[in-house]
Amino acid sequence: MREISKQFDFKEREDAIYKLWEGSSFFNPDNIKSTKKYCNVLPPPNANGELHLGHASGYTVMDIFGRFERMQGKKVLLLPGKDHAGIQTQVVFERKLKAEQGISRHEMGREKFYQACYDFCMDRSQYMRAQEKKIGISADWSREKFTLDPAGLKIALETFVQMYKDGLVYKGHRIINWCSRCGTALADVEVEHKEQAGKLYYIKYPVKDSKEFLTVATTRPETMLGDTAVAVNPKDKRFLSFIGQNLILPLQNREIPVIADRRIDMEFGTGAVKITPAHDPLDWQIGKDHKLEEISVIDEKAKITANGGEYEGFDVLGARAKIVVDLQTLGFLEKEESLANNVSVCERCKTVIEPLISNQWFVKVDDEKISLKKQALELIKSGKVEIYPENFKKILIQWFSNLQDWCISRQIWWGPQFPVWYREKSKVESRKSKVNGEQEIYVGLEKPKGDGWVQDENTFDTWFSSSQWPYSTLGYPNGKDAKNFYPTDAMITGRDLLFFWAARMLMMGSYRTDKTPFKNLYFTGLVRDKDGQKFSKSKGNGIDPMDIINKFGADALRLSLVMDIAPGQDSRLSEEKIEGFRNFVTKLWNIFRYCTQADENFALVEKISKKDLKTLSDNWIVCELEETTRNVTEFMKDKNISLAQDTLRKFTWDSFADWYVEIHKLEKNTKVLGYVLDKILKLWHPFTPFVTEEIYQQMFDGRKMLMMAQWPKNPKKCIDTKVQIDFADLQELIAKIRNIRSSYHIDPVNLIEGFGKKKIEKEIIERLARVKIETGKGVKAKMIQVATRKRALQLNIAKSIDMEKELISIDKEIVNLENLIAKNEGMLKNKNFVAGAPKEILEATKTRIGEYMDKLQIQKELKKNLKAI
RNA sequence: GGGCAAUUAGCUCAAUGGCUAGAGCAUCUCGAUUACACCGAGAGGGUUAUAGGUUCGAGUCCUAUAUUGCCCACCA
Repeated sequence: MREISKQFDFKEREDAIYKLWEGSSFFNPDNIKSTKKYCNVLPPPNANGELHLGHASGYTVMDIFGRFERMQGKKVLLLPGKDHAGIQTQVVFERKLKAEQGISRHEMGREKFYQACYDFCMDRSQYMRAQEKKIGISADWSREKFTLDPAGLKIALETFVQMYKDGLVYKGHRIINWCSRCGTALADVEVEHKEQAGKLYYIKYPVKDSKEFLTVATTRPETMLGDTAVAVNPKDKRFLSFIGQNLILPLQNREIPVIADRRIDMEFGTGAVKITPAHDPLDWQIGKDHKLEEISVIDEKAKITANGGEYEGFDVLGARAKIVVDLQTLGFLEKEESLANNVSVCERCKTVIEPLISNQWFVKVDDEKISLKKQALELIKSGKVEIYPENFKKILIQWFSNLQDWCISRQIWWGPQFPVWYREKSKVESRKSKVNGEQEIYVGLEKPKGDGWVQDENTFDTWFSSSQWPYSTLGYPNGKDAKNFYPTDAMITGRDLLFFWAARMLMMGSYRTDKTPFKNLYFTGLVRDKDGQKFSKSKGNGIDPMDIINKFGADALRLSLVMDIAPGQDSRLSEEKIEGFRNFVTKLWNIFRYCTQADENFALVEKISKKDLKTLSDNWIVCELEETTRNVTEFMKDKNISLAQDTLRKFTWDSFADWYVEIHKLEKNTKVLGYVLDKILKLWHPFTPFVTEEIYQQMFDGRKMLMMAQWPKNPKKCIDTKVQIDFADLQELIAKIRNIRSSYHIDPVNLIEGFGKKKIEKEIIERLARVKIETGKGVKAKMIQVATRKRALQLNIAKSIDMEKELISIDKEIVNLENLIAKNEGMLKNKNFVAGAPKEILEATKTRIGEYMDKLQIQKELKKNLKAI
């Protein structure tokens, strides 16, 4: 007999098992013979750090579905990759440069910086790849991609060129979000809003040729340097006489008009708003509509420009302080009020955003001819993409409906440059080139022929390329993978990337390929700590998934990340929880250990026939197995991992380990044991691939691989209700005896002698309830009766019975049953119920009443007998 | 300001409109039993946030309310 340790030695075995899978080459779908396919292009993590629990959680879900589909006999492609993650990587790498070499990127120079950043990403990718393997993900590493790989990048840039031709991208002088630290424009979605205690300043603007003032309220007095109007609501009676008059802008001594605009809130501040078109998004809109001048007074370093007169060179906060003092000195400051207001900050570095006017590239999301947002909405509304959880549909629909043009140009160095070239108009003219003001512009993948062309220095928003990930990785349109696997089957991503990524993949996929990029869109929630806090480095509450794997094993980690969890809902993770799942893995291991020790001929059994089922227990466990298989398969198809696992766990631990295995010690039907374990291993494999594969390897001495085994067939007609009811009756009897044992504190040495009726599973009851049964008849003194619908015993317990206690408990049960019967009979008396309820429910109700009646009868008899003693 | 969720046992969470609302952890009691003490047996613990409604039937659907969390937004 082989020696098997008491626990699965995951530390020793996980890497070896992974190598076995990898070496089998079945991660690569080309090596699987099948006509059915499943493809999940995995979301690329940012290649600038390490894996965190969020990644681990997503990967676990992806791998569970991937393995499930592979066991359905499909060619499964899980395509891994990494994202260059533009701004984030640049921020991380700049910090690293500063810390390690004490230099800035400017000191390094653009080209050198780019190369160093690239090397850094490659290094991190390698590290992260090793971590991904630790989690057990069955991805095809031979196809691994990086967003800057030339082939994929070419596809992404082609899309840009095509969009340019279609008029869906344009370069425009518009107000954008500017991060002065990163030195780049940002998309709206990359801006975070934080509530902050601020001040509202009331400033008096004198009316020209008058002694009157118009008071405006602002949180940013420094922007007044660029004011070109004051606006009031046309319905606001207080200001009717001011409209059309001119004001003298304090400090700048410029004349500015009072204009009327519906968008002004009469309730807020004084009802009069200073308009700074160059530094506020709404003001910019109003400025456009009223054809106001745009005066930039804040530059890209967040300093006051020459337009700011004597304040030139001050930073924003410095200028604000000085302006407030100056206004006060000159008597223009009416008052200050405290105010909680929203401050916009850079999503990546948390620097305050300066809205300013800049020349940037934009994606037109709602063009008349080709509306990207309408196309995406169509995918969602038509159900071409199924969304899990379903309510995220609503969120997406609402977001798309309000979507503004998307700024895609960044002034950072790390990322692909725009495929756009300019040259002075005076030089040679080309037919292909469009003339744009003083410059010629050429948009195309290659630098045009001729001299003097200079490439646009802008780099792409990282989401521009990653939003094309599902097809750029597959070599769209002509690549073999694109033809085989596109549209992909699944996209599984964190709900925090809903807008950044998921929404944009729908837009870009629909535009470029005319298809949905994926048929199913599944969101995971955030993993939080046991107190519900977000994991973060600054809080120091981070859990490294690798530490967990070392301590509890990858299977335990996987279970703890997906069990008891609903899609899109945040979840909490604690060590205690993981420990619980580690215990389950040990349980699974020990079931295997028992099997091999119980019978030296033990083997996993693929199929059995009815003849092999000898006893009630055999029939019952196979019945349960079939029901479990059917339910688990259905749950998996519904993408309900949590319920699938819950169902499986109940079957494995409660039904199989606690009942069937115990009974097997007596009945020894090893064939059934081998049959059920075989199925348990297969059903668990997607969730806990390591331990199940290890058991399978040991059972087959390496001749077969569980990863490639067939998922157990979903039986059509699988439930034998009679068997299930009968076994449940036996369980009930045993439970009742156990209950008595517990309440009378009967020592296990002091077995209860029971006098049983015939046809009772004597040995099973003796073993599981720890009683000694003598078949006989007659009720003796001190006897207590236990009975179920089908079985009855009299127990001759050593201690005297607490009559009162027994009677109370029986009476309680009688009342309970009577209530239930009354309730169910009430239902049957209700004409509406009889007319309205489906047949099965009606039948079930009737059956239930019968059961309750039987039980009631038993209780009444017990009571009678008890009193007779 | 708008939207989305959540609210179920001490804690973390399940539950297809239909069986006496279930698990795990924690608590209490018992147990060295020829797989597992990372185990087994038993027990206690619930007005499913509140108030209405729809329905033969509601934890589940609808409407309010409360609390919490998240997202979006141009309150200067």
